[in-house]
Amino acid sequence: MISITLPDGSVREYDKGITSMQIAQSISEGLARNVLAAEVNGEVWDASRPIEADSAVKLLTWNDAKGKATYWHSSAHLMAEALEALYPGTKFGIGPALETGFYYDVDFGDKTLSSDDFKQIEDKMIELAKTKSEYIRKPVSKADAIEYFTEKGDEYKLDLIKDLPDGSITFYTQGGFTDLCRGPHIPNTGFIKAAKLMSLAGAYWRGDESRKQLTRIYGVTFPKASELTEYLHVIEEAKKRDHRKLGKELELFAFSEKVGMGLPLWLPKGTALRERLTNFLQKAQVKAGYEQVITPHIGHKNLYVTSGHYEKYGADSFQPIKTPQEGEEFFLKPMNCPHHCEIYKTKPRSYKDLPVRLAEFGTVYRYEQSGELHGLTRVRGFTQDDAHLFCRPDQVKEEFMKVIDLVLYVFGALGFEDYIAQVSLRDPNNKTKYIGTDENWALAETAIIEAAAEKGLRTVVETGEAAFYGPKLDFMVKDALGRKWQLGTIQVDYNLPERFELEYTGSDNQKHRPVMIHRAPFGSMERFVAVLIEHCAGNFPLWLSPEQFIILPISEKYEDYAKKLSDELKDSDICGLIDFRDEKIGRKIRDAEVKKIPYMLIVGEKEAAEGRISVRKHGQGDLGSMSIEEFKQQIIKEITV
RNA sequence: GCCGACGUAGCUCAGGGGUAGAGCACUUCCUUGGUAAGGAAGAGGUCAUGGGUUCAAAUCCCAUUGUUGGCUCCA
Repeated sequence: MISITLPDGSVREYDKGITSMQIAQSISEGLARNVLAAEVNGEVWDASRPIEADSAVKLLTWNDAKGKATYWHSSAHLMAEALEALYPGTKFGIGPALETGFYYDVDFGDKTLSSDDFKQIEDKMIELAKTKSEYIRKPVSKADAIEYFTEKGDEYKLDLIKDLPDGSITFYTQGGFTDLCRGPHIPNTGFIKAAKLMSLAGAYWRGDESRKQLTRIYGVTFPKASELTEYLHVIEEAKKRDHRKLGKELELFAFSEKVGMGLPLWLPKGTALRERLTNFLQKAQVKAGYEQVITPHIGHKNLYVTSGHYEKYGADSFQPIKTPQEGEEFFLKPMNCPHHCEIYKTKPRSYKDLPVRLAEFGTVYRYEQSGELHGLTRVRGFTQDDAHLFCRPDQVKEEFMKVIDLVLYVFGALGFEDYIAQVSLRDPNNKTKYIGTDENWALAETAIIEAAAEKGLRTVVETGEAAFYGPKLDFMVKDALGRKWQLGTIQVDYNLPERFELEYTGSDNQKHRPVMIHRAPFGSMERFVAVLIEHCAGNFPLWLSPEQFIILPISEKYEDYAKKLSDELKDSDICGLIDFRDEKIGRKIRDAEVKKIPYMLIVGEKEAAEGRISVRKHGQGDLGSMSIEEFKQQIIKEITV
């Protein structure tokens, strides 16, 4: 007998060699029907795999992320089976599960697949799924594995096997399809009821440009057809929120082929929005002890030679700006820190002066690879809400906490709740990649971890993801389509103080090196606005709305009253416009709703006579009549939440 | 940067070797209307750019450019 510990802490006794599926059956028949796999001592296993010793077992269903991952990985095998049936001779690379769905990299030889073929493949998958073929695990020797795929002529699998140690290789077979696979898999294909192929893309074998390009087929499957329908609906909704679409519709920003790719043009409404964000943060920063600075858009080559960026990025940047002076070169600034270091150096600093906090909404230019550009989230010219904190090593933690407070304040004010903080640490096995002393790294890394913990952040720790110059804490959010973006960032830097020979005089009257912290709560105005647009689907909070109200006169007879009203609101710093068009009120309302203007103020005979307004709120409808004063109060209340 | 798809009116898109199409937006006129589209007329396009094939190219081919889905990269 062996003891099986379940997640609720209960312990049950079973015969040696029991499977997770049998355990599930012993609990309830309903559970057994839903078990996809099981986590045995922290490792995901097939539900049919015998357990030989005392273990902790967690049964995985569709409700577990790991259950879903197993399900989608098995779906990739099912798709491969369908592809092999439809296109004999297809060779297979790898087919992992994704956060949602899966892909398989395949080589069709001369055949090119198009999305027109998707339906046929989906149908074949469902046809094969209905056979309820079990996924059968079989350990094989390396020699046998090589023999099998040599005979099959699949060089990709052979390439994979080459790197695997003998004795750890397993095959999985379902129906007529056998694949090299570590597993685990769901019990049988019958769990897959709905399949949809999403897109095609080229992907190099093992991500290596010099190797052959395979066709990557993305797909998603579900245990119920209704879930697929729902998923597709969610995708449609997400597309409606895409900041590129809304940015155009709401006239926030634009791109021009003539100006150049990745160089956004901020239209008047987008600029209004962005400036409100800027003012908001600037105010918070002044309160937090920051000093605002301004530095030029270009810098002398020597500045970047000193900072080290010239050597590292010079060749891949925008190329130097020449001057009539022979040999003189300037660069568009790719970052603000070198300039700020020079500001720090404008006078001697005492330990009593630290921390020095220099903030700048600094526009920087980076030559991002053309294929990487994406709406406002990835551009070549953007403005960082940058600041550099120069502090003593013993101040790092406190400064970090303050920056986290600022970031949380910003996120809170804008309604971002779904984000995670990623702590990026040094790879302890490869310290030569990094600069700075062990002592300082230890100090900074514990400072970040402690600060994040004390602030109660939901964090993931990534070892080896630190920058070469210091550890960092990044705030990540997801966009409407589930793509992850880094917004705010806080980075410790030992490199630049060294390179710029920054100093302060300590209480011991000796020269010391300050630590630098880079931080940007928004990250960049461009990316932040993009994510904000998607986050609120273009329905900005009132205080950010480019147009807070629109006055809709019932007919032209009330235009004078509308103008008077507009002036009065503008005097109270509430901004908006008047719809003077010769249209009926229904039409004006509809257009204002489509433009997502928060308040519609309807004025006609009644309102003009009584000196009141009829207020309609975007997305909510008629709020009834109120005095101008009442409306102003309501607006002010809403803005100062 | 690499691979694929796409680029037709301000916007969303249809069409497709032989006078360039729709809806919305725009202009003018009628209408002065009370909570999500009033009516009529009009204007608007080197069909991304440059080459090639053809009697004839927006349409087929090539290159360039931009957008886009991925890959790779990211101070």
